[in-house]
Amino acid sequence: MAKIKIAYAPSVRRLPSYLHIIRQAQRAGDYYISGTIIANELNLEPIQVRKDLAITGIIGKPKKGYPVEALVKAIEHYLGWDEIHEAVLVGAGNLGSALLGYQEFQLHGLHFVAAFDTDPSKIGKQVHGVPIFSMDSVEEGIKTYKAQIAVLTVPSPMAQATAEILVRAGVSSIWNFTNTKLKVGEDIVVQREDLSSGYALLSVMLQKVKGRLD
Amino acid sequence: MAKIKIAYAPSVRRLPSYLHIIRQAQRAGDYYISGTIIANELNLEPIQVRKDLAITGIIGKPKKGYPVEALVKAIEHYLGWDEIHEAVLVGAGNLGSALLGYQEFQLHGLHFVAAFDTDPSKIGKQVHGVPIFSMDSVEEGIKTYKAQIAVLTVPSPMAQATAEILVRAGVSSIWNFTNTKLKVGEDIVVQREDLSSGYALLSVMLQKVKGRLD
DNA sequence: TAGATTGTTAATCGATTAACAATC
DNA sequence: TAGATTGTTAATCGATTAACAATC
Repeated sequence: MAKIKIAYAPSVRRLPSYLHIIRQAQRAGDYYISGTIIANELNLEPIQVRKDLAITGIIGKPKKGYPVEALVKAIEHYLGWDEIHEAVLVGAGNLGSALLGYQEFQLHGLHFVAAFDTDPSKIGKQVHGVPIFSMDSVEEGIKTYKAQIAVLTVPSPMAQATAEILVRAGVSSIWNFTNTKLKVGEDIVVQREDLSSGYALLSVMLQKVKGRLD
Repeated sequence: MAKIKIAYAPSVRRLPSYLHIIRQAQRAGDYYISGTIIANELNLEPIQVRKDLAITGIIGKPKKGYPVEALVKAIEHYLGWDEIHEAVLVGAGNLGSALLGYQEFQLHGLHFVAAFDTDPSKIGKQVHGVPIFSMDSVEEGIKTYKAQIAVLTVPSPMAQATAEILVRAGVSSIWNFTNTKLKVGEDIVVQREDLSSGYALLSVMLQKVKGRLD
Protein backbone atom coordinates (compact mmCIF):
# COMPACT_ATOMS: atom_id res chain seq x y z
CA MET A 1 0.00 0.00 0.00
CA ALA A 2 1.26 3.43 -0.89
CA LYS A 3 1.99 6.11 1.65
CA ILE A 4 -1.13 7.98 2.73
CA LYS A 5 -1.16 11.52 1.42
CA ILE A 6 -3.95 13.98 2.05
CA ALA A 7 -5.05 16.44 -0.59
CA TYR A 8 -6.00 19.86 0.77
CA ALA A 9 -4.23 19.20 4.08
CA PRO A 10 -4.17 22.92 5.01
CA SER A 11 -7.92 23.09 4.38
CA VAL A 12 -8.56 20.02 6.52
CA ARG A 13 -6.54 21.59 9.34
CA ARG A 14 -8.78 24.65 9.28
CA LEU A 15 -12.04 22.72 9.40
CA PRO A 16 -12.07 22.29 13.20
CA SER A 17 -11.84 26.08 13.65
CA TYR A 18 -14.75 26.55 11.28
CA LEU A 19 -16.70 23.89 13.10
CA HIS A 20 -16.14 25.70 16.38
CA ILE A 21 -17.48 29.00 15.01
CA ILE A 22 -20.41 27.36 13.26
CA ARG A 23 -21.42 25.49 16.40
CA GLN A 24 -21.43 28.79 18.27
CA ALA A 25 -23.77 30.21 15.63
CA GLN A 26 -25.93 27.12 15.99
CA ARG A 27 -26.15 27.61 19.74
CA ALA A 28 -27.08 31.25 19.11
CA GLY A 29 -30.01 30.01 17.04
CA ASP A 30 -28.77 31.04 13.58
CA TYR A 31 -29.98 29.02 10.61
CA TYR A 32 -27.44 30.37 8.13
CA ILE A 33 -23.85 31.57 8.41
CA SER A 34 -21.87 33.25 5.64
CA GLY A 35 -18.27 32.57 4.71
CA THR A 36 -17.63 36.27 5.28
CA ILE A 37 -18.67 36.00 8.93
CA ILE A 38 -16.51 32.93 9.51
CA ALA A 39 -13.57 34.60 7.78
CA ASN A 40 -13.85 37.75 9.91
CA GLU A 41 -13.99 35.69 13.06
CA LEU A 42 -10.78 33.87 12.17
CA ASN A 43 -8.90 36.64 10.36
CA LEU A 44 -9.02 34.73 7.09
CA GLU A 45 -10.09 35.65 3.57
CA PRO A 46 -13.72 34.84 2.69
CA ILE A 47 -12.63 33.13 -0.52
CA GLN A 48 -10.44 30.77 1.49
CA VAL A 49 -13.34 29.81 3.74
CA ARG A 50 -15.57 29.16 0.72
CA LYS A 51 -12.91 27.01 -0.95
CA ASP A 52 -12.34 25.06 2.23
CA LEU A 53 -16.02 24.45 2.87
CA ALA A 54 -16.45 23.24 -0.71
CA ILE A 55 -14.48 20.07 0.10
CA THR A 56 -17.23 18.99 2.49
CA GLY A 57 -19.68 19.08 -0.41
CA ILE A 58 -22.04 21.54 1.21
CA ILE A 59 -23.78 24.11 -0.99
CA GLY A 60 -24.38 27.66 0.20
CA LYS A 61 -27.13 30.05 -0.71
CA PRO A 62 -26.15 33.37 -2.30
CA LYS A 63 -26.90 36.29 0.02
CA LYS A 64 -27.65 34.02 3.03
CA GLY A 65 -24.63 31.80 3.41
CA TYR A 66 -24.44 28.16 4.46
CA PRO A 67 -27.15 26.24 6.33
CA VAL A 68 -25.73 25.89 9.84
CA GLU A 69 -27.07 22.48 10.77
CA ALA A 70 -26.21 20.82 7.47
CA LEU A 71 -22.77 22.40 7.56
CA VAL A 72 -21.99 21.08 11.03
CA LYS A 73 -23.10 17.62 9.97
CA ALA A 74 -21.13 17.80 6.71
CA ILE A 75 -17.88 18.82 8.40
CA GLU A 76 -18.30 16.19 11.10
CA HIS A 77 -19.01 13.55 8.49
CA TYR A 78 -16.08 14.59 6.31
CA LEU A 79 -13.75 14.33 9.30
CA GLY A 80 -15.34 11.09 10.48
CA TRP A 81 -16.19 12.83 13.74
CA ASP A 82 -19.76 11.60 13.55
CA GLU A 83 -18.59 8.17 14.66
CA ILE A 84 -16.93 7.00 17.85
CA HIS A 85 -13.28 6.03 17.53
CA GLU A 86 -11.82 3.85 20.24
CA ALA A 87 -8.37 4.97 21.28
CA VAL A 88 -5.72 3.95 23.77
CA LEU A 89 -3.19 6.25 25.37
CA VAL A 90 0.31 4.95 25.85
CA GLY A 91 2.34 6.82 28.44
CA ALA A 92 0.18 8.41 31.15
CA GLY A 93 2.65 11.13 32.17
CA ASN A 94 1.93 14.84 32.36
CA LEU A 95 0.98 15.37 28.76
CA GLY A 96 -0.77 12.02 28.41
CA SER A 97 -2.94 12.64 31.46
CA ALA A 98 -3.83 16.09 30.15
CA LEU A 99 -4.97 14.59 26.86
CA LEU A 100 -7.14 12.04 28.68
CA GLY A 101 -8.96 14.95 30.30
CA TYR A 102 -9.24 17.11 27.22
CA GLN A 103 -13.01 17.58 26.92
CA GLU A 104 -13.06 18.72 23.33
CA PHE A 105 -11.89 15.36 22.00
CA GLN A 106 -15.11 13.74 23.16
CA LEU A 107 -16.99 16.16 20.91
CA HIS A 108 -14.88 14.78 18.07
CA GLY A 109 -15.66 11.12 18.62
CA LEU A 110 -12.34 10.31 20.26
CA HIS A 111 -13.01 7.84 23.05
CA PHE A 112 -10.19 6.66 25.30
CA VAL A 113 -10.89 3.13 26.40
CA ALA A 114 -7.62 2.49 28.22
CA ALA A 115 -4.24 3.94 29.08
CA PHE A 116 -0.92 2.23 29.72
CA ASP A 117 2.10 3.17 31.78
CA THR A 118 5.24 1.62 33.26
CA ASP A 119 4.80 3.30 36.64
CA PRO A 120 3.46 0.65 39.10
CA SER A 121 1.94 3.36 41.31
CA LYS A 122 -0.37 4.40 38.48
CA ILE A 123 -1.47 0.95 37.37
CA GLY A 124 -4.93 -0.01 38.56
CA LYS A 125 -5.94 3.60 39.07
CA GLN A 126 -7.95 5.84 36.78
CA VAL A 127 -7.10 9.17 35.22
CA HIS A 128 -10.09 11.24 34.15
CA GLY A 129 -12.14 8.07 34.27
CA VAL A 130 -9.80 6.07 32.06
CA PRO A 131 -8.25 2.96 33.65
CA ILE A 132 -4.45 2.66 33.64
CA PHE A 133 -2.93 -0.72 32.86
CA SER A 134 0.58 -2.08 32.83
CA MET A 135 2.64 -1.43 29.73
CA ASP A 136 2.96 -5.23 29.38
CA SER A 137 -0.72 -5.46 28.55
CA VAL A 138 -0.72 -2.94 25.68
CA GLU A 139 -1.08 -5.58 23.01
CA GLU A 140 -3.82 -7.43 24.85
CA GLY A 141 -5.67 -4.17 25.60
CA ILE A 142 -5.63 -2.97 22.01
CA LYS A 143 -6.91 -6.30 20.76
CA THR A 144 -9.63 -6.49 23.38
CA TYR A 145 -10.95 -3.01 22.71
CA LYS A 146 -10.23 -3.13 18.96
CA ALA A 147 -8.67 0.33 19.29
CA GLN A 148 -7.75 1.87 15.95
CA ILE A 149 -6.01 4.91 17.35
CA ALA A 150 -3.05 4.93 19.71
CA VAL A 151 -1.96 8.21 21.26
CA LEU A 152 1.74 8.02 21.97
CA THR A 153 3.02 10.10 24.89
CA VAL A 154 5.90 8.00 26.17
CA PRO A 155 9.41 9.45 26.67
CA SER A 156 11.18 9.85 23.32
CA PRO A 157 13.74 7.05 23.83
CA MET A 158 10.89 4.56 24.20
CA ALA A 159 8.91 5.86 21.23
CA GLN A 160 10.14 3.61 18.42
CA ALA A 161 10.01 0.37 20.44
CA THR A 162 6.55 1.21 21.73
CA ALA A 163 5.30 2.06 18.24
CA GLU A 164 6.38 -1.37 17.04
CA ILE A 165 4.32 -3.01 19.78
CA LEU A 166 1.33 -0.88 18.81
CA VAL A 167 1.58 -1.88 15.19
CA ARG A 168 1.93 -5.53 16.09
CA ALA A 169 -1.19 -5.21 18.22
CA GLY A 170 -3.07 -3.97 15.18
CA VAL A 171 -3.66 -0.22 15.56
CA SER A 172 -4.10 1.52 12.23
CA SER A 173 -3.02 4.97 13.38
CA ILE A 174 -0.64 6.58 15.83
CA TRP A 175 -0.98 10.12 17.11
CA ASN A 176 2.64 10.76 17.98
CA PHE A 177 3.43 13.43 20.58
CA THR A 178 7.09 12.43 20.93
CA ASN A 179 9.85 14.15 19.03
CA THR A 180 10.86 10.89 17.41
CA LYS A 181 10.10 10.26 13.74
CA LEU A 182 8.58 6.78 13.83
CA LYS A 183 9.66 4.13 11.38
CA VAL A 184 6.56 2.05 10.73
CA GLY A 185 4.89 0.40 7.74
CA GLU A 186 3.39 2.63 5.07
CA ASP A 187 -0.13 1.44 5.81
CA ILE A 188 0.05 2.86 9.33
CA VAL A 189 -1.24 6.40 9.64
CA VAL A 190 1.06 8.55 11.74
CA GLN A 191 0.27 12.10 12.74
CA ARG A 192 3.07 13.78 14.62
CA GLU A 193 2.36 16.70 16.90
CA ASP A 194 5.40 18.83 17.54
CA LEU A 195 4.99 21.49 20.22
CA SER A 196 8.53 22.73 19.56
CA SER A 197 7.71 23.70 16.00
CA GLY A 198 5.05 26.17 17.14
CA TYR A 199 7.42 27.52 19.75
CA ALA A 200 10.10 27.96 17.09
CA LEU A 201 7.72 30.14 15.10
CA LEU A 202 6.80 32.17 18.17
CA SER A 203 10.48 32.63 19.00
CA VAL A 204 11.35 33.92 15.55
CA MET A 205 8.38 36.30 15.55
CA LEU A 206 9.41 37.56 18.97
CA GLN A 207 12.90 38.38 17.73
CA LYS A 208 11.47 40.14 14.73
CA VAL A 209 9.33 42.36 16.95
CA LYS A 210 12.35 43.15 19.06
CA GLY A 211 14.26 44.10 15.93
CA ARG A 212 16.92 41.44 16.27
CA LEU A 213 15.92 40.02 12.91
CA ASP A 214 14.88 41.93 9.80
CA MET B 1 3.18 48.52 13.50
CA ALA B 2 2.34 46.08 10.76
CA LYS B 3 1.28 42.52 11.39
CA ILE B 4 4.18 40.19 12.01
CA LYS B 5 4.69 37.78 9.14
CA ILE B 6 7.42 35.18 9.01
CA ALA B 7 9.17 34.29 5.80
CA TYR B 8 10.01 30.61 5.45
CA ALA B 9 7.57 29.63 8.19
CA PRO B 10 7.53 25.96 7.11
CA SER B 11 11.34 25.89 7.25
CA VAL B 12 11.36 27.46 10.71
CA ARG B 13 8.91 24.82 11.91
CA ARG B 14 11.28 22.07 10.77
CA LEU B 15 14.35 23.51 12.49
CA PRO B 16 13.58 21.98 15.92
CA SER B 17 13.49 18.51 14.37
CA TYR B 18 16.82 19.12 12.72
CA LEU B 19 18.22 20.41 15.99
CA HIS B 20 17.11 17.24 17.73
CA ILE B 21 18.88 15.00 15.20
CA ILE B 22 22.00 17.13 15.12
CA ARG B 23 22.25 17.12 18.91
CA GLN B 24 22.07 13.33 18.83
CA ALA B 25 24.97 13.31 16.39
CA GLN B 26 26.84 15.69 18.67
CA ARG B 27 26.34 13.38 21.64
CA ALA B 28 27.56 10.49 19.48
CA GLY B 29 30.77 12.44 18.94
CA ASP B 30 30.32 13.34 15.28
CA TYR B 31 31.99 16.50 14.00
CA TYR B 32 30.07 16.69 10.74
CA ILE B 33 26.58 15.72 9.64
CA SER B 34 25.29 15.74 6.07
CA GLY B 35 21.91 16.98 4.89
CA THR B 36 21.38 13.52 3.42
CA ILE B 37 21.66 11.90 6.85
CA ILE B 38 19.26 14.37 8.42
CA ALA B 39 16.82 13.94 5.53
CA ASN B 40 16.85 10.14 5.81
CA GLU B 41 16.24 10.35 9.53
CA LEU B 42 13.16 12.52 9.05
CA ASN B 43 11.84 11.14 5.75
CA LEU B 44 12.51 14.40 3.94
CA GLU B 45 14.32 15.31 0.74
CA PRO B 46 18.01 16.26 1.15
CA ILE B 47 17.49 19.39 -0.93
CA GLN B 48 14.81 20.55 1.50
CA VAL B 49 17.14 20.12 4.46
CA ARG B 50 19.88 22.07 2.69
CA LYS B 51 17.50 24.88 1.80
CA ASP B 52 16.19 25.04 5.34
CA LEU B 53 19.63 25.06 6.93
CA ALA B 54 20.70 27.84 4.59
CA ILE B 55 18.44 30.29 6.45
CA THR B 56 20.59 29.90 9.56
CA GLY B 57 23.58 31.15 7.56
CA ILE B 58 25.68 28.07 8.19
CA ILE B 59 27.98 26.85 5.39
CA GLY B 60 28.52 23.16 4.78
CA LYS B 61 31.53 21.39 3.36
CA PRO B 62 31.08 19.35 0.19
CA LYS B 63 31.55 15.64 0.86
CA LYS B 64 31.53 16.07 4.66
CA GLY B 65 28.36 17.96 5.47
CA TYR B 66 27.75 20.60 8.13
CA PRO B 67 29.92 21.19 11.20
CA VAL B 68 27.82 19.83 14.06
CA GLU B 69 28.76 22.23 16.81
CA ALA B 70 28.49 25.36 14.67
CA LEU B 71 25.18 24.14 13.26
CA VAL B 72 23.65 23.57 16.69
CA LYS B 73 24.75 27.06 17.74
CA ALA B 74 23.49 28.63 14.51
CA ILE B 75 20.04 27.06 14.77
CA GLU B 76 19.75 27.99 18.44
CA HIS B 77 20.81 31.53 17.69
CA TYR B 78 18.45 31.86 14.74
CA LEU B 79 15.56 30.74 16.93
CA GLY B 80 16.69 32.85 19.86
CA TRP B 81 16.97 29.68 21.90
CA ASP B 82 20.45 30.66 23.08
CA GLU B 83 18.88 33.16 25.49
CA ILE B 84 16.55 32.65 28.43
CA HIS B 85 12.98 33.84 27.91
CA GLU B 86 10.90 34.46 31.00
CA ALA B 87 7.38 33.16 30.62
CA VAL B 88 4.23 32.94 32.69
CA LEU B 89 1.56 30.30 32.39
CA VAL B 90 -2.04 31.37 32.74
CA GLY B 91 -4.43 28.56 33.59
CA ALA B 92 -2.78 25.73 35.52
CA GLY B 93 -5.23 23.02 34.52
CA ASN B 94 -4.38 19.66 32.97
CA LEU B 95 -2.69 20.95 29.86
CA GLY B 96 -1.09 23.92 31.60
CA SER B 97 0.44 21.73 34.29
CA ALA B 98 1.77 19.37 31.65
CA LEU B 99 3.46 22.24 29.85
CA LEU B 100 5.08 23.42 33.10
CA GLY B 101 6.69 20.00 33.38
CA TYR B 102 7.71 19.64 29.74
CA GLN B 103 11.47 19.19 30.03
CA GLU B 104 12.30 19.99 26.45
CA PHE B 105 11.26 23.63 26.75
CA GLN B 106 14.08 24.27 29.19
CA LEU B 107 16.50 23.21 26.49
CA HIS B 108 14.93 25.92 24.34
CA GLY B 109 15.37 28.77 26.78
CA LEU B 110 11.75 28.83 27.89
CA HIS B 111 11.72 29.54 31.62
CA PHE B 112 8.46 29.58 33.53
CA VAL B 113 8.71 32.05 36.38
CA ALA B 114 5.11 31.89 37.57
CA ALA B 115 1.71 30.38 36.89
CA PHE B 116 -1.75 31.73 37.60
CA ASP B 117 -5.07 30.06 38.25
CA THR B 118 -8.51 30.83 39.65
CA ASP B 119 -8.70 27.66 41.76
CA PRO B 120 -8.02 28.65 45.42
CA SER B 121 -6.83 25.14 46.24
CA LYS B 122 -3.94 25.53 43.78
CA ILE B 123 -2.83 28.99 44.81
CA GLY B 124 0.26 29.04 46.99
CA LYS B 125 1.35 25.61 45.82
CA GLN B 126 3.91 24.70 43.18
CA VAL B 127 3.55 22.65 40.03
CA HIS B 128 6.81 21.23 38.69
CA GLY B 129 8.63 23.80 40.77
CA VAL B 130 6.68 26.75 39.44
CA PRO B 131 4.67 28.75 42.03
CA ILE B 132 0.94 29.21 41.41
CA PHE B 133 -0.57 32.62 42.14
CA SER B 134 -4.08 34.00 42.08
CA MET B 135 -5.45 35.10 38.72
CA ASP B 136 -5.88 38.55 40.25
CA SER B 137 -2.13 38.99 40.40
CA VAL B 138 -1.42 38.22 36.74
CA GLU B 139 -0.68 41.83 35.87
CA GLU B 140 1.54 42.35 38.88
CA GLY B 141 3.38 39.08 38.26
CA ILE B 142 4.11 39.81 34.63
CA LYS B 143 5.44 43.24 35.49
CA THR B 144 7.57 41.96 38.36
CA TYR B 145 9.17 39.22 36.31
CA LYS B 146 9.22 41.23 33.07
CA ALA B 147 7.84 38.16 31.32
CA GLN B 148 7.69 38.52 27.54
CA ILE B 149 5.86 35.30 26.86
CA ALA B 150 2.49 34.27 28.25
CA VAL B 151 1.29 30.71 27.71
CA LEU B 152 -2.48 30.73 27.65
CA THR B 153 -4.20 27.53 28.82
CA VAL B 154 -7.39 28.86 30.36
CA PRO B 155 -10.85 27.56 29.36
CA SER B 156 -11.89 28.97 25.98
CA PRO B 157 -14.64 31.27 27.28
CA MET B 158 -12.06 33.10 29.41
CA ALA B 159 -9.46 33.36 26.65
CA GLN B 160 -10.21 36.78 25.17
CA ALA B 161 -10.67 38.57 28.50
CA THR B 162 -7.49 36.99 29.86
CA ALA B 163 -5.53 37.93 26.77
CA GLU B 164 -6.53 41.56 27.24
CA ILE B 165 -5.16 41.50 30.78
CA LEU B 166 -1.93 39.98 29.51
CA VAL B 167 -1.50 42.66 26.88
CA ARG B 168 -2.23 45.38 29.40
CA ALA B 169 0.42 43.90 31.66
CA GLY B 170 2.94 44.20 28.88
CA VAL B 171 3.65 40.76 27.43
CA SER B 172 4.84 40.87 23.85
CA SER B 173 3.74 37.39 22.88
CA ILE B 174 1.00 34.89 23.67
CA TRP B 175 1.27 31.18 23.04
CA ASN B 176 -2.41 30.40 22.73
CA PHE B 177 -3.56 26.83 23.45
CA THR B 178 -7.27 27.72 23.50
CA ASN B 179 -9.47 27.33 20.48
CA THR B 180 -10.31 31.02 20.52
CA LYS B 181 -8.88 33.33 17.90
CA LEU B 182 -7.59 36.22 20.03
CA LYS B 183 -8.29 39.80 19.05
CA VAL B 184 -5.24 41.75 20.18
CA GLY B 185 -3.10 44.56 18.79
CA GLU B 186 -0.98 43.90 15.74
CA ASP B 187 2.24 44.36 17.65
CA ILE B 188 1.46 41.39 19.89
CA VAL B 189 2.83 38.09 18.65
CA VAL B 190 0.27 35.31 18.89
CA GLN B 191 1.04 31.70 18.13
CA ARG B 192 -1.98 29.48 18.30
CA GLU B 193 -1.59 25.78 18.93
CA ASP B 194 -4.57 23.76 17.79
CA LEU B 195 -4.58 20.11 18.80
CA SER B 196 -7.83 19.55 16.92
CA SER B 197 -6.24 20.44 13.59
CA GLY B 198 -3.76 17.60 13.86
CA TYR B 199 -6.52 15.25 14.91
CA ALA B 200 -8.58 16.35 11.90
CA LEU B 201 -5.75 15.32 9.63
CA LEU B 202 -5.35 11.99 11.39
CA SER B 203 -9.09 11.39 11.12
CA VAL B 204 -9.18 12.02 7.39
CA MET B 205 -6.15 9.80 6.80
CA LEU B 206 -7.77 7.07 8.85
CA GLN B 207 -10.88 7.15 6.69
CA LYS B 208 -8.78 7.07 3.58
CA VAL B 209 -7.04 3.91 4.78
CA LYS B 210 -10.37 2.36 5.55
CA GLY B 211 -11.56 3.19 2.05
CA ARG B 212 -14.36 5.47 3.14
CA LEU B 213 -12.77 8.33 1.22
CA ASP B 214 -11.06 8.17 -2.16
C1' DT C 1 41.92 11.28 -8.00
C1' DA C 2 36.83 10.08 -7.84
C1' DG C 3 32.64 10.95 -6.07
C1' DA C 4 29.58 12.50 -2.39
C1' DT C 5 27.70 16.61 -0.98
C1' DT C 6 27.30 21.33 -1.21
C1' DG C 7 24.87 26.05 -2.76
C1' DT C 8 22.58 28.26 -6.61
C1' DT C 9 19.56 28.86 -10.22
C1' DA C 10 15.48 27.25 -12.60
C1' DA C 11 11.24 24.34 -12.93
C1' DT C 12 7.39 22.40 -10.87
C1' DC C 13 3.86 21.94 -7.84
C1' DG C 14 0.21 23.22 -4.81
C1' DA C 15 -2.08 26.67 -2.08
C1' DT C 16 -3.96 31.18 -1.84
C1' DT C 17 -6.07 35.00 -3.82
C1' DA C 18 -8.48 37.61 -7.50
C1' DA C 19 -12.09 38.23 -10.82
C1' DC C 20 -16.65 37.67 -12.00
C1' DA C 21 -20.98 35.71 -13.66
C1' DA C 22 -24.88 33.48 -11.34
C1' DT C 23 -28.49 33.88 -7.93
C1' DC C 24 -31.46 34.21 -3.92
C1' DT D 1 -35.48 45.08 -7.51
C1' DA D 2 -30.61 45.77 -5.67
C1' DG D 3 -26.84 43.89 -3.72
C1' DA D 4 -24.52 40.52 -0.74
C1' DT D 5 -22.76 36.16 -1.24
C1' DT D 6 -22.07 32.13 -3.69
C1' DG D 7 -19.15 28.69 -6.85
C1' DT D 8 -16.02 28.56 -10.73
C1' DT D 9 -12.30 29.67 -13.48
C1' DA D 10 -7.91 32.02 -13.87
C1' DA D 11 -3.86 34.47 -11.87
C1' DT D 12 -0.60 34.92 -8.40
C1' DC D 13 2.21 33.63 -4.89
C1' DG D 14 5.23 30.81 -2.23
C1' DA D 15 7.12 26.33 -1.17
C1' DT D 16 9.15 22.20 -2.82
C1' DT D 17 11.83 19.77 -5.97
C1' DA D 18 15.06 19.22 -9.88
C1' DA D 19 19.31 20.11 -12.27
C1' DC D 20 23.96 20.94 -12.07
C1' DA D 21 28.43 23.24 -11.62
C1' DA D 22 31.65 23.83 -7.78
C1' DT D 23 34.52 21.59 -4.38
C1' DC D 24 36.64 19.18 -0.53
